[in-house]
Amino acid sequence: MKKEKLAISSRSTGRITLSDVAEHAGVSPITVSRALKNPLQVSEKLKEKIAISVKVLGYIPNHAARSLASSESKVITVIFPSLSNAVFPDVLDGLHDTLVSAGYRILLANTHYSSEQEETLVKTMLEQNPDGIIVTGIDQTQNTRELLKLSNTPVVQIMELDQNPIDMNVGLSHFDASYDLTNYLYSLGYKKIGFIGARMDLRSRRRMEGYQKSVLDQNGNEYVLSSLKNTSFKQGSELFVELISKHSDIDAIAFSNDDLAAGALLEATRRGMRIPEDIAIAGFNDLHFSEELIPPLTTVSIPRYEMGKQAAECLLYKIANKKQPICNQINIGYSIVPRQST
Amino acid sequence: MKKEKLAISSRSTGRITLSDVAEHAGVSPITVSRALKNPLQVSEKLKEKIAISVKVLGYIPNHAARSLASSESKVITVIFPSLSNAVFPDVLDGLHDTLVSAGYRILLANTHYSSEQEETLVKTMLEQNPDGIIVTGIDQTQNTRELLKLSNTPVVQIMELDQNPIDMNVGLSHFDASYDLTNYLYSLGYKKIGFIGARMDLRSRRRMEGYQKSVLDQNGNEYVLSSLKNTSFKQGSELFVELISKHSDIDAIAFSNDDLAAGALLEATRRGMRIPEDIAIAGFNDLHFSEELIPPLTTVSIPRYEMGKQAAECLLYKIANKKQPICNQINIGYSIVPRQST
DNA sequence: CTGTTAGCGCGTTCAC
DNA sequence: GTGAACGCGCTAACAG
Repeated sequence: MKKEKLAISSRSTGRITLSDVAEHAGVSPITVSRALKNPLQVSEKLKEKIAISVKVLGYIPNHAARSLASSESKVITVIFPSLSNAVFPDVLDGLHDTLVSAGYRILLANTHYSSEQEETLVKTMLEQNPDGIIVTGIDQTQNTRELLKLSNTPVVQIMELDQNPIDMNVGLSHFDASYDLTNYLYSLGYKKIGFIGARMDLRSRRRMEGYQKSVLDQNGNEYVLSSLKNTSFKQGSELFVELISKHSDIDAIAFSNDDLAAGALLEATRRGMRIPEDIAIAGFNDLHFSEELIPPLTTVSIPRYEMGKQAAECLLYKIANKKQPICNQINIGYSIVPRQST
Repeated sequence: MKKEKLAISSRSTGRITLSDVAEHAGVSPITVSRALKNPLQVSEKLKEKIAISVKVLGYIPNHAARSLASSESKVITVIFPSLSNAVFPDVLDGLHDTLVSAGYRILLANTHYSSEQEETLVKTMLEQNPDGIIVTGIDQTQNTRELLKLSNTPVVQIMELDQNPIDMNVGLSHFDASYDLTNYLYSLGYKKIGFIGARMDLRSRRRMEGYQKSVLDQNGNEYVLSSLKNTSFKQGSELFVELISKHSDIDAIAFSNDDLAAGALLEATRRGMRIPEDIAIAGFNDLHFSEELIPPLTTVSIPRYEMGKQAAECLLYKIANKKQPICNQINIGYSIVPRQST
């Protein structure tokens, strides 16, 4: 076990390097490099020798050096507003599964729903020289958009559809989805339909606008209540109480999110209201629990895992084929899920 | 706008480098480096000049180069089993907030509850030369443990308490928590207490064992049902039906997770059973919705965000003070939350 | 407070 | 199929 023979350089980290492996195997460093990255270019004999040396020495490639020499980082940056919102973990799963099996790593950051934090994060993340970037939504600051464009890194905006994408875009129209849902409620015979939203990020606002458009189309009245707090069961229950005490004749409510809807549904039950006879309730996102509520919740389903997967695939395709992206924009769609709460 | 004057080297990536900034500002590269990293060592005059050049040229530091030269990556690797389980996003938030404000980035990976995948991921992640590593649980393979130890990187195992931690450890005893909860149920007068678990990772198993110990202490009978599927409302409802049809005289059930408990609670309600009169239900984790259920769910609360935060702080401390860690092991504790479902 | 020198570990380029 | 030389962009070490 000859070891500590180096210490010649004051800067050496002591970690086993490619050269150490090369020396051990009696070949040149570049051969080791090739054995690891382009095995076809190296003879079987040497590959075996090298494989043994790698094992014996416990060699671990240094990613920074590789990245510096090849200007490929094998890192994809993913920027989400938050993970508490159950929507994102599912999207992330889709991204993760696709990217990891293609040999990429995910650098994750949360903006906490702040465009300013997003800008800072994008700046920091760009230092990593990521091979690709995923950002959430389409309301990046002008600065962020420019940074991203100048960086020349493939970018996918997810969740929404951008009229003028930074680069690539995989999402759906939250306006249309909510418009359709509200129309569906009208078609069921409800007359006074309310809307309750929380957090009111751009996607929630679009959902509200879709609702408003539908109300307008039907010559109905708007009953809107929104809060800037995060969505939660509790928040849904509170807003629900507030809205029905103001407008006791409302017969249906669309919520910007299943969390809110579920909270309201439980609150209504607690108060002895019958659903949907006394009040109909609809959500958005089709979270895992929504089908299990009593009664099961009418909502809008969006293909979250699939969206992550497709976004990852777009990125991988563009990385591989520097030229044309396979997609500029993918509308991943949505579907209204009618259940017994309406 | 003098620009394209380089192109001397065939390998240049075209990105603005430190040297470009130095030249533009009329100083040496190292001064720019210092202006950015150790501003105190540089005079105000030069700092201003440099700041301007950075802006004008749109300089973005190259992280790989920095990391290679300084052997500091400013990257923390976080390895979770999954994010679908609502427990982890909260822990991740605690980690994220603490680490990002300290200038670190998070490289995230999911094992999908597989120790083999974990081993592969740890290997890959080690290539990044992370400044620290967070892993979930204590059931790493022997290989993983050795890799981690050899890497000489600060490691924190979270969620559970390890008798013999790899390095540092922030968690709690799931056995004790479940034992206490079951004792609490007995103290309420329930006689035939069942346990339902899903996924049955090590933490779920410990919870089951805590339950079993309590049953033994009370000379009671065990009524255990478990499945390897993931936890969900639906899974909870299914297992619940299975258990009560086998043992119709059970008067209380402890679940390994709030998701399962909530599903069962809803199923019981659907069947017209009164909770807790006909059947008492208790969960684990105190997820956000648990308090809002009808009736509110008795459960065990664990400080998830706090656990993430403390794990991050341990890591940061050890990174800063190469010697002694501030903590070897932190028991973050838990608390029984009595509500109306029992 | 500022600069010079050298090298972090690997992969590209070009030669054999 | 294999190797030598050099450079990727930055900072540690040591001047001055």
